[in-house]
Amino acid sequence: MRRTSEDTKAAILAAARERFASDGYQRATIRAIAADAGIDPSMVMRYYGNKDGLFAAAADVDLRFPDLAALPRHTVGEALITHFLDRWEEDEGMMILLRTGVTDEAVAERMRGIFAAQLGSLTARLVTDPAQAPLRAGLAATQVLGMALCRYVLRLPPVAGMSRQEIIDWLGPTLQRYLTD
Amino acid sequence: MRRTSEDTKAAILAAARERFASDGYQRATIRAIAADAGIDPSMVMRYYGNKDGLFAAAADVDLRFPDLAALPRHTVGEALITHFLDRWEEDEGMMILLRTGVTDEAVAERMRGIFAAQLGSLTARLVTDPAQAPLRAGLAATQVLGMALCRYVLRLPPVAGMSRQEIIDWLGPTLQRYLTD
DNA sequence: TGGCGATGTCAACACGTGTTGGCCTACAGT
DNA sequence: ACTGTAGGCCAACACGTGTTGACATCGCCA
Repeated sequence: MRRTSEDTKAAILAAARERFASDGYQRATIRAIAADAGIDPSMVMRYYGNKDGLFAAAADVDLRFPDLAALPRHTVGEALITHFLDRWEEDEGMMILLRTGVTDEAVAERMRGIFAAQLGSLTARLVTDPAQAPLRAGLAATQVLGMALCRYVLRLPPVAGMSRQEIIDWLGPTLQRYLTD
Repeated sequence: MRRTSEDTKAAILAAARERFASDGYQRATIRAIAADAGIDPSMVMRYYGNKDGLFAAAADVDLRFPDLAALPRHTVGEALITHFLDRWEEDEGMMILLRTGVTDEAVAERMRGIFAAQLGSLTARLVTDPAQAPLRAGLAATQVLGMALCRYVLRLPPVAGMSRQEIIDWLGPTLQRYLTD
């Protein structure tokens, strides 16, 4: 056989992630994804059931936060933004979530879950007053997602043009304050 | 005649703004908008030409920033976030821009223009080193748009649940630093 | 060699969309 | 009372979409 089914599945998934990331859910068509993967649209249905199934597979993303509580306390802000920038640039799933979560309530719900679980549990171990943990996690989320929005999605020139180090220097203290002050 | 054409135009526009704000561009259908306005879809075409024309009319939005340079210098951060929250809650156009700009490049370009012109010119009069004005405006945009994203679009529970005063108290200093430090 | 399952293609269906043109209806002016 | 016109409706078109089922092809195994 020319290709194993796993290869094709992977090719479809890769094409899907690219399309979903750049076009969002609605404008990413099964036909376009199949064309990118070099196969017939019906193969997508065979392997992923339907468009929703394909999207679910493409949007399976993990923030992969390290344990900030293990770091020197005064460096957590910097560590958080550094990790987040890394994560954003290596994983198209981030873009998919943001692009689609804004118009699709189901994806928004998923993002709420992800941020509550991952950022929330992380701040819980960091914050002195545990009752404040969700609030502080939320504040950090606004700054960190706002940066992603302006830099990677909207591409506002001054933000897109900032160097990685500039971002860390400016946002690090902000996050530090949100998390530990 | 029962209705003047201006009335109908206004009814269509109001329905369109609501739909575009809650559904984005693609999922807001002409048929749904027309149904909300209580008229036939073809009337929309008569008055606005096509869907793009209707959207252009619905997405005509102005940030209406006051002149922060006229305020006491140490209060500009607080003033900025206060004004932005007001603006967001009274004008559906904000939601329209954010919901659609994320997937539509033309709208993103429009947002770049709006923020560069309005936030940019505002900070230019505020900042000591004029070369830093765009950077500082961009930083402020990340925090302010990130808040809008998390509170009004994604509705992350801890952020959506914050009181107006809490937001001002937390984000005011951040914006103050971005703009004037 | 013959058959079988896996991989892939093709054409088509059903549906919702933006958009169009023709028709109707009720009021204002004469 | 008659007519013109502005406001409104209806049915339909052309198109792109997700999705389906029947058919083809290739390589392994008995």
